Amino acid sequence: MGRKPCCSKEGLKKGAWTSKEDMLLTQYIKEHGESTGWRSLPKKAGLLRCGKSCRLRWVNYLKPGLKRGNFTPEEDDLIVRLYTLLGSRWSLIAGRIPGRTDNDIKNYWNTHLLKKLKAQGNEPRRHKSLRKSKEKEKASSRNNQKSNNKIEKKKKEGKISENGSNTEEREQVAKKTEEQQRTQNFARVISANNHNFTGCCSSEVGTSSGASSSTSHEVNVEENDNKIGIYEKFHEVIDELLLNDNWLFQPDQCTEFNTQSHMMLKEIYEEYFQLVSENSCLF
DNA sequence: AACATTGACAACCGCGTATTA
DNA sequence: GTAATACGCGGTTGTCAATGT
Repeated sequence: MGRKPCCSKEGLKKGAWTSKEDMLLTQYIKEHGESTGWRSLPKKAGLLRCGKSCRLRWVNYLKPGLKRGNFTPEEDDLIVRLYTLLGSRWSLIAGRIPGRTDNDIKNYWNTHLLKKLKAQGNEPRRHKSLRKSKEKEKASSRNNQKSNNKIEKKKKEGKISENGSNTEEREQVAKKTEEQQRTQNFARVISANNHNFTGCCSSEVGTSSGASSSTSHEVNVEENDNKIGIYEKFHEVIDELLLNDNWLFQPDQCTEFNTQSHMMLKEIYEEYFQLVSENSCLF
């Protein structure tokens, strides 16, 4: 299926925004809110811009409460750790850092942090391609959908009850419970480790050259293939968890640092350190 | 002073997904 | 169920100021 452009490009302005345009956009959104639909907004606000462009300008520049520049060392550290965990999921990372936008963090990463880390010999691990991950996710989603459709069909046909008394449905529930149990066990295991978290980024630990003196789990991963395997496996598990559900991050509920999620992040890293140092694979 | 290069960041583009008709 | 539409995201490009030659 072909796709139409988001808006007609005819006669629309591109490039840098003027202060007058900023004022018009800000004024309109202050009066009507953000939820009136970006597509129709430019016309209503008297702007010769594409709706997408308006959204971007508002979200990344005009929205109240945004911080500009001057990233603190704490923010640097958090960005590095989140990148190591999540890869280039900038919106997810931005969701964990109040006042920062995905674009802002992405630019800062590309122009400052990456160079800084490379200079220190701490270039972070490259993540799986987001596209590949999404394809996998899509396949999984299709399977789930098929499965759900089957159940719905049977329910409609009266072959199974709404409360799950049918064997097939019970199996489904049992399977789901088992998955939940695994996730809970995983969380329990990492909660059981109560090391001091020093705030160093994992890439410092994950490479031989950049070991930080601040961590109590300094391990040379490159010296041991098995450890590398654990390292990769660990990240695969994290990737899977992040793709499968939102148990770790809930950006919508996060206006400040979400302590619980932050603790979870910390705990995951502690588990990783433990795995590498013990040289045993639990997954 | 003139030109080239680099750095920083704003903005654009194309794609995937969610929603609506 | 399907097509059309709108939105949001990540990757990339464009622009301009600062710096170097």
